[in-house]
Amino acid sequence: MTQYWLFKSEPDEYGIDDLAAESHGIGVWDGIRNYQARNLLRDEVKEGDQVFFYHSSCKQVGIAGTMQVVRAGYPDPAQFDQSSKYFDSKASEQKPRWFCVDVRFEQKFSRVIALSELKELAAESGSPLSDMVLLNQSRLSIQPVSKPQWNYIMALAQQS
DNA sequence: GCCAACGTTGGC
DNA sequence: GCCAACGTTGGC
Repeated sequence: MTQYWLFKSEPDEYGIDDLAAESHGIGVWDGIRNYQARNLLRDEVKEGDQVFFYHSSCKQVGIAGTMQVVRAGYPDPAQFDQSSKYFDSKASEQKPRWFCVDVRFEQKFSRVIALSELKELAAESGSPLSDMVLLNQSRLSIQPVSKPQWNYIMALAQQS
């Protein structure tokens, strides 16, 4: 069963255009160093799942497009790489601490669905966005999206 | 650059 | 296990 997620990234570091420019549009979603997010990557995110690409800490904060998970959780190689800023001396190949997934670019929306717009829509009565994790636990960088939320936002992205 | 919210660390 | 201090995230 397909599940839905929202992954955050700072576009100055790695934005949706960077993913689209990768070979076959496939990139590694690594560098996640938060236990709650790690647990989701390790245990819950599955191949075939659909993901919103969210741009944080930038001019246009919001959802920029979609991607698909093409490889489920595996140990993040960066934790073993001494030259990486994501190196973790307490992690070992036998006992990896951090996990990553592979994703494939799917589509870039014709406009960024702004966080402010999502907040406004969430305030409407009966909105499927009212309990969206993004609006209630905003710091989590890997977060679940419900199917109604996914469909609602996809419909929003189709209108110009 | 500010600051609120929240996660992590470490002494006890 | 509590909690103060500190660090990070992320919107504005």
